[in-house]
Amino acid sequence: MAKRLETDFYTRDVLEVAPDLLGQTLIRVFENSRIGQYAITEVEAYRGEEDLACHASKGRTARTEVMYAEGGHLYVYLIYGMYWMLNVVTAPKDISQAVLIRGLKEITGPGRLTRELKIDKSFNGESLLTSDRIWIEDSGIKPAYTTTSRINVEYAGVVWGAKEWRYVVND
DNA sequence: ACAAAGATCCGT
DNA sequence: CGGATCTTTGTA
Repeated sequence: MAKRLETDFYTRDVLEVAPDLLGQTLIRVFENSRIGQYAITEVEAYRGEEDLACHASKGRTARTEVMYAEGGHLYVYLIYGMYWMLNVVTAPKDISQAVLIRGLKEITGPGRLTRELKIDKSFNGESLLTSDRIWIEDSGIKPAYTTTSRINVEYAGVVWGAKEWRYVVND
């Protein structure tokens, strides 16, 4: 039986957590039924204040504060006025890192999956360790994957834009 | 108080 | 390739 991933999994460096999230099972419960139970297939790592592609590169603000929380919390924000982005906060408290969940089995696209799973601003700051409506279970599966540079982060410049911190499960 | 940009998606 | 759409952030 699958077990919910716990604190020790999330409090590691984002570059370790991101690839380890591939193949794990994201569970979403809405009105007492599981409207989502999907394997994670695509993620991106955002690594702290030094990473110019990470929102936390601006330091602590009202928006980025949750990324400084202990690993295992959620960072959810609206982009382009329309799409909610689902991120898993990683690392110990006061280190601002997060993993953007970009794709699930059967639901590709970070904006599409939050629409399908009815995830919005109310999930910002929620804990994957204690929530009764969203969490991640250890599937025991370690799929083969490929790394590429992150999507749509040209604004971060050549150095940070070139980091191969996007992880995609192979076909 | 205002302007600008943005970790996207969809249709042309 | 451009429009939709609105929050966050910086600047005045």
